[in-house]
Amino acid sequence: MPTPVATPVRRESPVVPVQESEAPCCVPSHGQESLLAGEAEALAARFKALADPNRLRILSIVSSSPEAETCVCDLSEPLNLGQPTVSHHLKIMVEAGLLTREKRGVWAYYSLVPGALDSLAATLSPKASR
Amino acid sequence: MPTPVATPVRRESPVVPVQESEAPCCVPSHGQESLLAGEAEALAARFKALADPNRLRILSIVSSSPEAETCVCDLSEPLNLGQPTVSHHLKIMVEAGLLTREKRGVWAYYSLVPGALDSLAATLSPKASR
DNA sequence: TCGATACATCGACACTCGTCGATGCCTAGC
DNA sequence: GCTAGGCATCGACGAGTGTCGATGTATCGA
Repeated sequence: MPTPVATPVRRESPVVPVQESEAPCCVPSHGQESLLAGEAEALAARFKALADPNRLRILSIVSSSPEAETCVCDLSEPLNLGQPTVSHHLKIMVEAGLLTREKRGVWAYYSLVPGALDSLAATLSPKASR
Repeated sequence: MPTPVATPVRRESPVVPVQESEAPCCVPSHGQESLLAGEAEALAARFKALADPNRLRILSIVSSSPEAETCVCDLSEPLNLGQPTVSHHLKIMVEAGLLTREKRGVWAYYSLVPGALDSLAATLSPKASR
């Protein structure tokens, strides 16, 4: 049984707080080091909302629009996507907590959730992002 | 496809620089506002590497390990995943430029690419992260 | 009241992704 | 050389995802 690295020392913990995690190597530590499964899943769900080029472009368009809000029809054209597809992407991002929907008359305006992206960024690099 | 590994990142404008995009509503602006399709795809690819709970946990374990490096066998157990699956996830993150692989003897040690997560975080929230 | 418009939802399809067992490669030790 | 062990790769399978056309819903104007 080899034991390569095994120096119990911890720094801060990028990528989200962690608990314990210093099994020598190939030892059934088994416990809940690292992210708790539930937390990892919640985080992954939010990153999944960012894991699509068209959704990133939607975020880009929304955040750069005059009042930081955009209606569906503004997105369909530049993205070369059908209206149902755009609605689908928007719904995903609303459910991920990245966008909010406000219906005014016939139009639905989408805008960024303040701090949503920041908090995700903080998860990636807790201290700062230069 | 070439290997990304620490791609350049831009800051400024939230979610990445954008140009103009203020058509009244439902006007064929058509141009390339927003992210360029290629950039959006590259970014999405990196977020996709984060869009899985097990990969997030791998990052967590790696970053919290003594020397910020871990071998495959350290991951298979706590994640309850088979060794091929862990290797698969690691490969994805290496190709995304998040991890680096260093083989020493029989073992393969994975460690975080310095600044990789920070640059991704900066893409989300250019100025700071809380 | 009726038609037009903006958007959401539904059903379907092709494609990708996460996972596994089986197998191959490479290094260390005998 | 030969064997053992750690890891990568391959092939396959089920589940999930992005996209679309068709249809439903709600609001506004005539």
